[in-house]
Amino acid sequence: MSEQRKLQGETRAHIEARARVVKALAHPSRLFMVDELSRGERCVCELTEMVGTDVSTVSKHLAVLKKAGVVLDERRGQQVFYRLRVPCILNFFGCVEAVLDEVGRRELVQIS
Amino acid sequence: MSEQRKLQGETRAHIEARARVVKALAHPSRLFMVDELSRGERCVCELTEMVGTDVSTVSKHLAVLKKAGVVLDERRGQQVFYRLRVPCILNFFGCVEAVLDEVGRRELVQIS
DNA sequence: CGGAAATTTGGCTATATTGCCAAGTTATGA
DNA sequence: TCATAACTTGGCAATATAGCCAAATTTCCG
Repeated sequence: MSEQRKLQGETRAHIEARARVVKALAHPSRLFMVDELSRGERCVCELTEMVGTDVSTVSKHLAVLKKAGVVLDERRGQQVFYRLRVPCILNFFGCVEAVLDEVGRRELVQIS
Repeated sequence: MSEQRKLQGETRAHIEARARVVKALAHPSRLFMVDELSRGERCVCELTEMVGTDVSTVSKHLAVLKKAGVVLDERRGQQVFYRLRVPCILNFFGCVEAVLDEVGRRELVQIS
């Protein structure tokens, strides 16, 4: 009578909430910005300079991160500073790196 | 003369590699399957039953995870079993949960 | 061999994401 | 108040994703 877990109801709602956060991180520019923000707050203009795309694009990426609860913003004068809401993003990256290491090792043997 | 880090060259390549992995996880069904696989290997039929969509859809999701290096597959008879390539995905989730906790706390105050 | 079970792949439509430009906002300061 | 700097938002075209059905593939077994 062990019930099999299914992607339904509460489980589904919870998983979808998780997915929303992960999705917010699933873009090179956003990942880069989060990594940069892990070193301290940055204003939009700094991030824009680093990312190298249009300010409007950066602003929209930041809005995605903000909506997902990954970053917080604070206006100070003409500038808006963003910072991470939660600091553990680095651990998060640690695991991603582990995957990349494995993938790299595999590719030494066979390029699939 | 402190060089500002930019999303270019090697940095860009590395960040894009990371993003590919994160992207692979950025879907409710795939996140659910990874979570399930953290408990042990499962065949496609089991995952299909749990996820509740068409087998072909589940198969494609698994192909995405495989291509990103998150899972490994092994055929045994008529079935194909998938398992995590790297075990640390759980830590990964830990951080996502932390974000969700923050978001939840915020939403108690104001629904943005 | 011939059929059934388990998976993968092709193909297609619907939907979501990106990124740029242009236009609108907010704050500073002459 | 006006001009300017720093951001955000609207809108649009190009591209990427998701999920379903139908058609292969791969194994097992009688």
